[in-house]
This record gives sequence, structure tokens and C-alpha cells, in this order.
Amino acid sequence: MSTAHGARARARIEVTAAIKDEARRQLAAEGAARLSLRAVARELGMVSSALYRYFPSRDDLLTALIIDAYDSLGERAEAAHEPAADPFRRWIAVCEAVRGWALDHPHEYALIYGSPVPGYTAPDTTVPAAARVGLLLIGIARDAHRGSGLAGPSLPSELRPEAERIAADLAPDLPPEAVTALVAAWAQLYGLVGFELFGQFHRVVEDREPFFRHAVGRLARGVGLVPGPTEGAAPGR
Amino acid sequence: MSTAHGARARARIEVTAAIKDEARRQLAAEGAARLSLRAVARELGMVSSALYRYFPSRDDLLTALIIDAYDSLGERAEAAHEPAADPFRRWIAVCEAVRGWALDHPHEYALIYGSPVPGYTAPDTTVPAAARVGLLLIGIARDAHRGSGLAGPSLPSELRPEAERIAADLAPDLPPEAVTALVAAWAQLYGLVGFELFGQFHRVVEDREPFFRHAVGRLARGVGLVPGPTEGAAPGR
DNA sequence: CCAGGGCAAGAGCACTGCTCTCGTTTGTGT
DNA sequence: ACACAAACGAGAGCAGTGCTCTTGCCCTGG
Repeated sequence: MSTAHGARARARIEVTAAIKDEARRQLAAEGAARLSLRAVARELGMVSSALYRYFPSRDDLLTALIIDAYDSLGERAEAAHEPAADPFRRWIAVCEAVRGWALDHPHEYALIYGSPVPGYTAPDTTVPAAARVGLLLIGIARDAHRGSGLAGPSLPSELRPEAERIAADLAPDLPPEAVTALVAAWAQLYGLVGFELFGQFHRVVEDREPFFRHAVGRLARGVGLVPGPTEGAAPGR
Repeated sequence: MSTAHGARARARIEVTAAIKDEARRQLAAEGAARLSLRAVARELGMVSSALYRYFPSRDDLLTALIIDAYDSLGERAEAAHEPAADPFRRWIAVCEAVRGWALDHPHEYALIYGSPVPGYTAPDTTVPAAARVGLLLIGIARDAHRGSGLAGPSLPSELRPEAERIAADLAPDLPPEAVTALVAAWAQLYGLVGFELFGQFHRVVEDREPFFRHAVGRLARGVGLVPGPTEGAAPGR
């Protein structure tokens, strides 16, 4: 039939979604470590054991939330992408999207970029979702390289083989200098976001948005991206 | 007596240290979230309630471990300092000390720089210990500034007031450009360390030591530090 | 239509952090 | 030297946790 084994399957999907929603709510309120299966079930008016029909363990629930979080972040970053704009501006936009998402979902950010939950190792299922932002940044660098080229800093000889390996893996069409700088910038971006989010900037950096914008702009320059003619501190030509 | 009110006090100190040691052992084995007061007590051959005579709550135990971790990191960084060397080399040394400590104590690193334990907010007691590495980096920048000066990147006008405020707070004798770059580099350093430690570099960066050295070298340049005459592959500009 | 499988419920196990009470030990002021 | 108070370890107990197992209900596919 059209609803072949549909009624049941649909109910299952709906309950699964309801569980994840409630879990996310508790995540935002309490944090990952205090996420309680029983509390989720209680709030949903079911008994805790019934929940195990949908998620075989607490860790599986966490995995689902992690993938959703990566995807949510990836979507937000991709939405801010604007492939028409110049690469420098796109880089800033993506970085700001990452920061904005992190500020909006601090506990989910902590879930994916904070300390790993002990005893829990993320399955490979999470990899594609986790890679989205990185791929976006690589794409921006690639466009810039196709355009005006990418001026990477010279590499010390001890790093050259590894840089070439990384570049071959990630973006064979880009110079190893740029890919290395890109990977470093990628990590450093999350250093900036994490410090703001986890309170390390408390009483140090107060007006954080311009600080962040400036910092990721310098990150972009480190990769070889240069601000467009209408941008940057230099007066318009 | 010579041991005035000593016997008891000394026993207290010893038991407190034993508790922290065992807690640290469990931290390394299981992670902060799985740190169990009962398990610590069990391993020490005492009953769980007795442990509350030494730490009024699990959070207080965590706080003690956090302060110890900050101090341990700070000591290691300070030990690597070598005030005689030139600032660029000292910067690299401190950064590598931070990374080395993090690799040696991943769970303690996660405790202080990873996602905050939910429901737990670090008391102000932790601040001085937490500031040690930052102060070290500021000191290096100061020495460099006293020497050959610090060439900071120009700041956008939107950031200037905040940059001046930060500089006035942290290092009034340094140019705001340099202090801003320093704070950003400080955060970015922990982005690099965290990504390596938390597995984000898995199958991306393999030969991590030269990668890290190169990245923190570029961080140093961003602050205005330049490699000494015997250092750096790039011809100084 | 009715057997079989998905489902919720409940009891139960081994944990957790934390509190309270109970004697005992220990240090100190008089 | 002695009594008093503070500090201490042990144990029971409370409320909560993740997870398992068994029991039945009810919906659905053949």
C-alpha cells in the first residue's frame, strides 16, 4: 500500500524527533554531562525503558545530537556563504557564522568541539557532518587561488613533506603553503570561538565582535586571502 | 610541642594530597565527568562520607584539581621560559611547553580548557593560576618591545577603543596593536592544541610537531616577534 | 482474522552525590 | 592533668542515574 508499513514507521520517526528535541532542550539547559535519559522520558510522559526502543544507549542519543549539531553548524555556515562575493569577505562571513552559531548553541558547540565525553568515541558516522565547515573554507581558498592566486608563507624544510601530504589529501590543486596555513587557521578559528564561549575572555576582551572580525581577517590574510577593494583599513583606491 | 597542632594538620594535608592524587589518577583514566567520589574513597580504603570532611562537594574537588592543573601547566611553561634567549625563541618554547603539557595530561587539559563542567562555574580562586601562561606571553612581548620594538598590524577603527582598553588592562606599556594580536594569538594557540588533543587533526595532520612549531612561529610573527638571526627559513624582510 | 512483532510499562540491579547520625580519636585551654 | 570541643571514620539512608529483563497490550501484515 501507499502507507505500506507507514503508520508505525511514521510514529517512530515522530517519537524519535520528539526525543531528540527534548534532549536538545535539556542539553541547552543543563549540558551534556547532565543529560538524563530518565528526565527526557519523564518530560515526554513515557517510562525510561521505552526510550531504549529508539536509542539503544545514552551514547547513541549523544551521537545523534552530535551529528545534528555538526549539520546545524554546517548549514548555518553554508547559508552565510554567498558564493558571489569575493573570497576574503566570504571567509569572514563563514567565520562569523561559526561564531554566531556557537553563541546561539553553546552546549551543542561544547558537545562537538569541547572536551570529548570520556568513554565515548564518536563513530565514523559523524565525519561527513563534521567536515562541512572545513570543506567550505577549502572551497573559498580554492576560488581565491583560481582568481588572483594564493600567496602562502614559505615553509621550513622540516614541514615540507607533511605539508605536501596534507595538501594532496585535502586540496591537491592548492599550494601546500596555503593548505597548511588553512588547516592552522581552521584550528585557530575554533580557539577564538572556544575562548569566547568558555569564558576565557571574561574581563579580558569585552567588545568581542570587532575583535573576532579583526582576528579572522588576519587569519584570512595568513592563508593568502586579501581584502577586496571596498574592504579593509586602506582607503578605497 | 614542635608539632604544635601538627599531627592532625599534617595528616589532613597528607590525606588531602592522597585524595587529589587518586582523583587525578581517575581523571586520567576516566575523564572528569566519570570522576566518582565513591570510587576515589573506595580506592583509598575509606568510606565515601569520610571524603566530605576534606572536600565539601565534588565540585570543590574539581576546583582543587583545576587549580593544580593550571599551576602544573604554568610551571612547565615557566620552566621552558629561558629569559636569556631571544623573544621569538622564547615564544616558541613556551608554546611547545603548553602543547607538551597538554599531550602529557590530556584530561587535565580538557578540564581547564575544554567544555566547562555543566552546573559548575569556576570560582575566582582559579584566576591567578589560570593567568600564568598569559602573563608569560605578555612578558615575552614586552621584552621584545623594549628591544627592537613591536610592529603590530594596523587596527580597524571599530576595534581601536576596545584594543586600547585591553592594552590598558593587560600591558599599558605595549602598543594596542600588539596586545590585540597577542590576545588573539593566545586564544589561537589553544585552538591548535585543542584540535590536536581532541582528535580533530585525526587523518588530517599527522606529523604534528613541525606543523605546530610552524604555526606558533607564524603566531609570533603576528604579534610582531621576529626570528633571531640564526632562526627561521624565511629571509627576514 | 489472527499470529507475530513493535511497543510501553514496571520491577530491579549496580551505581552515583550527598546528608545525617553515631561513636571514637585527637588536640587544646584551664 | 583533665575535661571539653573539634575533627574524624563508619554506616545507613535518600534521591537520582543508566541499563536490563519480563510482562503484557495492540497494531499490522499476511
